[in-house]
Amino acid sequence: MNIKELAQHLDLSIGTVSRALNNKRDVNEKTRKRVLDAAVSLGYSPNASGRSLRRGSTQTIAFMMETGHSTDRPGDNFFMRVIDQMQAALSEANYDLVILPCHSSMDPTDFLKRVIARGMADALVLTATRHDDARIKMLLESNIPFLALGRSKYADQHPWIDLDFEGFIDEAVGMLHRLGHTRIAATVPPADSNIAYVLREAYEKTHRKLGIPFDPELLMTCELGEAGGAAVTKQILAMDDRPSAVLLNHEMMALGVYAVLAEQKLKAGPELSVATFRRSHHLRFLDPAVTAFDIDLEALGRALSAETLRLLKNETPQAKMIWPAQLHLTSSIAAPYWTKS
Amino acid sequence: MNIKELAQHLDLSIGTVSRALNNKRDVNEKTRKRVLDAAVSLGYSPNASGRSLRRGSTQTIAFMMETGHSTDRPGDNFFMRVIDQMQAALSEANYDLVILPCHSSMDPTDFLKRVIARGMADALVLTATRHDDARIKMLLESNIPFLALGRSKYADQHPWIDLDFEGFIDEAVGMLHRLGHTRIAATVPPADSNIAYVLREAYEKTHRKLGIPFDPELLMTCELGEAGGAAVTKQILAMDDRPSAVLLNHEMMALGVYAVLAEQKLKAGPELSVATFRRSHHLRFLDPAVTAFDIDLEALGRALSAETLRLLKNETPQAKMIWPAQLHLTSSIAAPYWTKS
DNA sequence: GGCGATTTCGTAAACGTTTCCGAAAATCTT
DNA sequence: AAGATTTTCGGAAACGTTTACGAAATCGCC
Repeated sequence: MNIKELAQHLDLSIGTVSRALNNKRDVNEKTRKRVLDAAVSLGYSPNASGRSLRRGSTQTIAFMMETGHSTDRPGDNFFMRVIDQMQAALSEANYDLVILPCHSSMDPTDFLKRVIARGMADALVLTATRHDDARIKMLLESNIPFLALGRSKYADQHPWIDLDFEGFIDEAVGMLHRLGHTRIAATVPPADSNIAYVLREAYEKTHRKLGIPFDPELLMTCELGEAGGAAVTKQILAMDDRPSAVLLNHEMMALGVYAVLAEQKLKAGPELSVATFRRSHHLRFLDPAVTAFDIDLEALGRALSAETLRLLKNETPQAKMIWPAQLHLTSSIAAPYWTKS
Repeated sequence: MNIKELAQHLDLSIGTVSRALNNKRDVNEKTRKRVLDAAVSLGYSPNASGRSLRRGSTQTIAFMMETGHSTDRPGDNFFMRVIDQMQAALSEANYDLVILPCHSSMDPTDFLKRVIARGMADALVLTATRHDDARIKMLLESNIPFLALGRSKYADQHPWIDLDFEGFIDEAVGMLHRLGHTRIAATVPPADSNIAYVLREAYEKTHRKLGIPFDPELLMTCELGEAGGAAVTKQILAMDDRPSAVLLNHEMMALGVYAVLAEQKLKAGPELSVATFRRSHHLRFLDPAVTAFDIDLEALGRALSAETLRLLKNETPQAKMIWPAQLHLTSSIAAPYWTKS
């Protein structure tokens, strides 16, 4: 069923049918209704290739996702929650959202180059940004609109939305400092992700601001998930001058932390204050509930799609937005045990 | 950069350039080399819309993924591991893999209808099949090739690959039975998924086969993830005639099970034997290690892509394949405590 | 060197749309 | 009622490819 058949069925020219479907004004309202009715009853949808060839745009947004080991992160899938809302919002604006998985064996920059050359999308959404991100460097020289979920060293040159890691570190360290903590560990993801960069910067800056001695040993690189949390906790408990608090950049680490503490008959709180970045309902059975920062992922998805649509309309200024996180304080943070004695 | 510019740059006709790029035979090898070299050096990739309009095929496989609450499952993302390998394999065959997210607010069948009408892909891969799956019913009446990751009541009419839930139930129940267990609980996911259907069938069949009394109360519907595991364990521990073993259909439940057992100063083993379907390295810090079935997700991804390519070549017969799972036995399964007394 | 067979290339049509342009029909104006 | 305006529609070109077809060039053979 193409537009030609539809036109023949209606005894109209294909030009008129097309204008009727696209809400152009030089078509009689009665015939427009006839056309629209026939289109739905015959299940007609314009062929994507034909349309985009003629229009020069695909009405498609591509969400690039690097798969492979880095994706094998435990926890509810962060991206899926975001994508869910993006798809809903974009489809209302008559855009399609497609996720393009990029296998770890191929160069992400080449992958994107091909996507652009083939004209597969009108705009791109990037994730898992590095501090020095070759993809972004390349995209800045192309002229396809793109939006990054995450910053980079080129952050002032492109639109982005990023989570408030600074706020997390700042608020958590500030609160712990007021409670009397002086040695606060913080986990940092491995590799060259921009998140690691931001966390390090924020950690050092906050310490300087509050006048807490900065010990680089307390910035502990560790993998995500329960296993990472378990490993880092064992490491902490074995330290000579052991920290009295730990900040987790990934929520599922809390499971590992609590598990290792339980082995030692310990609980989060005075023995070791624990806070994690993103609150997740998968942690709701932990006792005590863990101090965490709430992030509205659904709203984030909507913001991303709204910004993408703005980008396509060439509206300025471009977003450079820190997405807020809200603190939920619990007894997993407490004054260090020695103050109680 | 389109084929016209490329042809002008080479002082050739676009027809010759196209034939050179597509490995047609009536083109001189020297000019073919010239063309290919120029294409890579100028970064030319044929426009997807133009090509698929002319060819009538998009060289694209669509992987449909329903997002929303059901996707908000904890654990490493099952699909991402599979997709990772699919993308790698398909790209070698010069196919693109795109993931189409479908928001929970829209009807999946209508969503697919539109995808087909617009000609967005040459073949579809379905996931999260229901027993009575309206999408499959519709697709059977269309003529687009599709492959289901999961069975349905229409399983004999379409190609599918599914995990070996029957083997899981059969082996686990069999082994527990030999150890002396007579009341074995098994979790079943909520909603109308075909997995729930298969698990129930297998559970009942195995019990009948072994002559163990079948108690429907032991088929416990519960949500995925740690929380589901915690809830079901509390439920089990509170039962009058409490089961001595529990089979988990989702690996991350084990975390909740172990956590609740630890609260009662219990461990998996004699007090409650625990086995879970899919082994995950996110569970590797559990003590004792949990009995689980290993599934090679990477190979599964490759099998899915291979089968999809077969489908496109119209090769028969179509796959109807139970994907094997391999048992890893640990001390989380033991003879029930009363036999030790 | 001439003729047929083969190799190599250019031309043009086609895929399904959208959109520009002009013609026909309807409506309005005086 | 006739001219001017507006509304409504059909025709045709264009988007970037691929491919069928035929023409030109090269080759082989006597």
